[in-house]
Amino acid sequence: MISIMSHWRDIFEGAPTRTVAQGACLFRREDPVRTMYLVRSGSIALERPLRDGTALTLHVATGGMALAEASVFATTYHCDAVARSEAEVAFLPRATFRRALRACPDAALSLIETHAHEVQAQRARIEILRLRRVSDRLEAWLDLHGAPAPGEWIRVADQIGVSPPALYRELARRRS
Amino acid sequence: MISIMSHWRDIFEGAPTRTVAQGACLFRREDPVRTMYLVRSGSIALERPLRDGTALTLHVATGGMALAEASVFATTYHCDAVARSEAEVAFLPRATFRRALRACPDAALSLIETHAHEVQAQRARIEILRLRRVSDRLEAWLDLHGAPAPGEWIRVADQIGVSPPALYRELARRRS
DNA sequence: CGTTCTCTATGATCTCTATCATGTCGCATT
DNA sequence: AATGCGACATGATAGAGATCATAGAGAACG
Repeated sequence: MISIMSHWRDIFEGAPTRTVAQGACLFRREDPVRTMYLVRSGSIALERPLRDGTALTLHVATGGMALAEASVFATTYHCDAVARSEAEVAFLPRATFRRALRACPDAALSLIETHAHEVQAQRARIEILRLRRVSDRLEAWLDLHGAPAPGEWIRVADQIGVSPPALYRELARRRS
Repeated sequence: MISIMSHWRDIFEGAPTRTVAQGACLFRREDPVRTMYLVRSGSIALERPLRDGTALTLHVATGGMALAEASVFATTYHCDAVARSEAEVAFLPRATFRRALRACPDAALSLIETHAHEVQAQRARIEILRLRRVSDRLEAWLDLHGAPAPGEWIRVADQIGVSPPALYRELARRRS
């Protein structure tokens, strides 16, 4: 059963699932890590509370995404996991997950691949966010991703860290 | 020899090295991938040229870092690798590297760990860069990393995407 | 001991973008 | 048809930070 796996997600095949109500907490910062989670449906946010009372939303995992991949190795979680919407998550003892990765090179390689693409995409995003002007950010984003589907512009604005009005103004500027 | 490896970096042990002169190019976008590189010394930048003539610097790899980790799986490179300073790089056929990862679960797991930490750190960086005010960015950075060593503030300014004057002004504001 | 470098620091100006306000359009729901 | 919602669009204003300029403090070096 283990030997035929080719993708790390298959490790969760047959794993039990749990439902998390909107706003509920799956784990908290500094809880000991014993379990790996895979989001099946809904969305779960990783939040890092700051001293000033606000919180950084480090990630929002949705269907098919693993949660807190660094926790494969950490002894405790470094942020809170809060359901943004009602969510279903598959869970597995961490030792089981780790054993599967060791036993199945294909699964391990696929996880490496997933991470590598993530790293690459994030690096690009970081560099775009470091640009000062809206026009530069949009230019870079379009160059990397191509034109978005209609109805997606507002998501682009979010991705490149720009207010929707600023983006639409820049788009208008480009048309003339 | 393969069986005693515990870290992916060990795969490059005994690999031949090459010297890259400052400004020289190790590979270019769309070159076919056949080789994996590990930077031994100096620094190599991954640059993605844009249509408007500028270039995004996606990453600057220095001693001990792998270059273009996504290339383990890609058929062609997606950016240029240019030496920022004279650099020494170890190189290995990609097939050899991949074979070693398959043969040695510890090496594969260590690569997963390296990537996972990178992903985590980058996510935090992205969220900091999405904050609008210097004070918020600094606050978040300090909360995650703690106070930097003296002489490092200017590097913080770079990391959080803020000009040095703006950072020093914010620091002055906090002292009063 | 002077030179040169980098980091730290602060002032003045000017550009850019967030924000607020307002309005249109298309689409789904009722 | 009426209602509501989300994306698209643009004007006016105020505020924040980039940029340019300038300068002191400390380390490295011959």
